[in-house]
Amino acid sequence: MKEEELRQKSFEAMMVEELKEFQIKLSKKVKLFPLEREPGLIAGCDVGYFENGLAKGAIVVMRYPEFKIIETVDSIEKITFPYIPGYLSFREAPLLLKVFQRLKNRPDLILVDGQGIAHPRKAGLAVHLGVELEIPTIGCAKKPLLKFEGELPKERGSKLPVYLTGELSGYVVRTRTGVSPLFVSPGNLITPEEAVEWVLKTAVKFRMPEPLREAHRLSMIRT
DNA sequence: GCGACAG
DNA sequence: ATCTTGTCGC
Repeated sequence: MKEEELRQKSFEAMMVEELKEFQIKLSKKVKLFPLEREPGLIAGCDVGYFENGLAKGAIVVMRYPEFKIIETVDSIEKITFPYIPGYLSFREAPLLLKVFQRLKNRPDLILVDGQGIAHPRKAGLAVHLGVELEIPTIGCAKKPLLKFEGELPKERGSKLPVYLTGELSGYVVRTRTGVSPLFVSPGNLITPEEAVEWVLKTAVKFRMPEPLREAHRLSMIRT
């Protein structure tokens, strides 16, 4: 391993210890309360990566249940914080929060491409955004961060609970029959069951919920 | 110590 | 995330 890489590794190890404390404090601010109202405006957000450390944060707001896009905002910027498993929010949240500031509409619910409380310290990207914005958020990841047990039936709608030290943190959810499941957990201001409910209500045609699909598509376009 | 590890 | 070929199915 090169000199520079070793130096980078030790730098990360130092930062991680402080960021871990931040995550623990953040997780204590999470409120797993039921939604206060039926979401009429649902947003999806994602970050796409390009060369030279450039990344594009994209947010798409849709009207439910028509799934009509009423607003989109995005921004391309250079991201320097590295990807460290368990610390994704420190890489993506700053950019997404900045893009959120330019949103004219205030979503009733935000779907996030990443984990919610189904995280080693209950501090996934959806938690970070949800606590910061004080808007209900759902973590909707394509891969798990926590271990789970059991066999998930192949039918759409089937789910398995995911626990962290005995506490329910989220669910593995099949949004389409025969496709790989999503890992759903609350970010803030929503219950685990409602998180699953709204992921299934918005994933009507594909594996990913419509708002997330659109945000992902937008984030991939380099303009 | 070893393996696992969102995007 | 990105790289990377063929293949299965609507």
